[in-house]
Amino acid sequence: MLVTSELLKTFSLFETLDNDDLSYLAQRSQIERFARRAVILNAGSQEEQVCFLFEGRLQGVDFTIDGREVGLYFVDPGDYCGELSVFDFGAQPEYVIALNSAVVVFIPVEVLREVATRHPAIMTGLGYKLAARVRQMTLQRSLLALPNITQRVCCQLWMLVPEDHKLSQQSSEIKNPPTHMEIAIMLNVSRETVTRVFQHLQKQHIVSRDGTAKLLINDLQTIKGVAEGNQQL
Amino acid sequence: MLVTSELLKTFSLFETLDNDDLSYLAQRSQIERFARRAVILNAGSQEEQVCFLFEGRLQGVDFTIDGREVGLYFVDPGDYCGELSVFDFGAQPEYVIALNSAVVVFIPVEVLREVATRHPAIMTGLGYKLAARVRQMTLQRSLLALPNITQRVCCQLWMLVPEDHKLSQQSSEIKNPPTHMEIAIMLNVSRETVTRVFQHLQKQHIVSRDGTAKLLINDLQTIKGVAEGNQQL
DNA sequence: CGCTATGAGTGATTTGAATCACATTACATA
DNA sequence: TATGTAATGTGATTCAAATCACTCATAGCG
Repeated sequence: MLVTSELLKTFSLFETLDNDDLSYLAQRSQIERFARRAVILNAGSQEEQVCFLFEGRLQGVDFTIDGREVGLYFVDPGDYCGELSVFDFGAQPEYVIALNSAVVVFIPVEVLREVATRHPAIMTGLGYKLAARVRQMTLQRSLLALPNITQRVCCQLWMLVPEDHKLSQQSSEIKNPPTHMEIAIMLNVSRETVTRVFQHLQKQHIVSRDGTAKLLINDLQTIKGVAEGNQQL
Repeated sequence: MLVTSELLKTFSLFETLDNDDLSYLAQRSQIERFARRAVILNAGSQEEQVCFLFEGRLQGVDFTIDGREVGLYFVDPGDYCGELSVFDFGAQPEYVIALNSAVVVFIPVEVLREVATRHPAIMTGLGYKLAARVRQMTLQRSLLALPNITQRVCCQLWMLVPEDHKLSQQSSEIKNPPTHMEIAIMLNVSRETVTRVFQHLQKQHIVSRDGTAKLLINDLQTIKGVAEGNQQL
């Protein structure tokens, strides 16, 4: 499949680029579909590619010395990952895995770096993203210090709710929700514990399942309340 | 106290700057001494200053919604913090606190940004640092997933050992070591648990105290071995 | 020099999540 | 539609760290 300028234009990082540069990038990029569970970026290797997500959901994961899985972040469509090497020429520190069938665009890091050199706005955008990543990791780290596991799960759910639903909506849904295991490794808890929390939330009709691909949040306010510690369950 | 070009030159970020730029920076900077426990950067506020550490040790800390302290990172002399706003103009996400009497140089963020615009090497250096920060946070996150607390503490100790002692030396020391509490919040464990691990390490003469300001690591290899999971205690 | 505060050390007790060991359900596809 | 696999659900048990409630040590300071 071919990468088109139009496709690249859907990524906000490139919204300031003119058509020449877009097609320059497009010609040097590659689009690929990955199956659920596929490894998209490998830890430790010089990946030399930045990965732009068009469809699906990815998860950055690491492993402890003793082989335990660690969830680092989720990647949603429109976002990208593997951009560290643009800045420090280093190896990819963590694995990135497709949580479900995903379509990604790979842009070679030296091409991106070159375009960024010509366009300060791109460099600024990459810097902005990196800063956002640090902020996001800081937030996720604070989450892990919460002694109450239900609160931790609700925080994570809240973070998965689309931004435009967080205000004003009283219900929402999470498309392609992570499995209990995938949530568990983000929160440093066991898979069973996540299941038990979900049981609890479902019994109180705060959330409900709609097949595998959708998680309905029936009571956004309660999720928010618990996440912020203003409410117990 | 006055900031001199010579002082700024000690920071590797500025090693490529000529004297004119150094004194330009120096004139607009401020040097300050802080007592132990002093707050150097405030969370939530537009600090508008990047903080370069000359002497002492700092800790980035955050708080959970329920007021629990969270340790994010340590800052050693020659390093700096509060640089996120250079990239995204946002507020400082976490507190930075002096763990002991510390001397820091404050450079206003707009001055640094301006100099970085003129000198790509500075911008590159800042990007490099940000990338390093992400890598460091990823590592610290993996640490938290270790089920064995002794291993977690040894990992943290290992990270505090000066780089040039990690190879070839069989013993080392950590100057101005963090208190048990400060280590505890980095590792998501209670202060008492850290104390008990230290008791254990001291009984086996793997580490020992030399006053408040120095922690001797008598057996670096064991610390490394436990940290990497090749050795139990 | 004693006073105070902070950090460190320690035992007893509680607790809540991990682990284990399954059963059940849902889904993909042969 | 049957079959295999991944995901979820659940109870029983274990266990290790949190918590509590202290004491002790040390440093800084008036």
